[in-house]
Amino acid sequence: MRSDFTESVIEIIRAVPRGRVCSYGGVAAQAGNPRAARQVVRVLHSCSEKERLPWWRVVNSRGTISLKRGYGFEEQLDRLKAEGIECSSAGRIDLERYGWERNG
DNA sequence: AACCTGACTTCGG
DNA sequence: TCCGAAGCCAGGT
Repeated sequence: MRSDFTESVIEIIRAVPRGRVCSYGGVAAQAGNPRAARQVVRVLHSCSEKERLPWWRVVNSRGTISLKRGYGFEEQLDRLKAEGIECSSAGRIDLERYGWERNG
């Protein structure tokens, strides 16, 4: 059985609209524990495929892709661009514009 | 139970 | 704005 926190994380990531992004910390905060950003990472590692989560819509607090080149960076960049999100070749995104929050 | 690790975050310099 | 250090969480060894 998964913890409530994990369940919430999965639910929240699924709620991120197409064409929008959210930070690991943001997801953690909405799930009830703003300090558990790293736990969000763990959830992605263990359930992103099984739960079919839009993992590419999760970036770090600076609005950049955390994955390394050759290790998912390109795929995430492509998926984001495919949704109409503008990102620099370095993987930077304007959170003011694409960042998602429940009430925004 | 201690120790290590990771797709993190914040703070200072 | 970029980099390093320290803080934080929980699952795996």
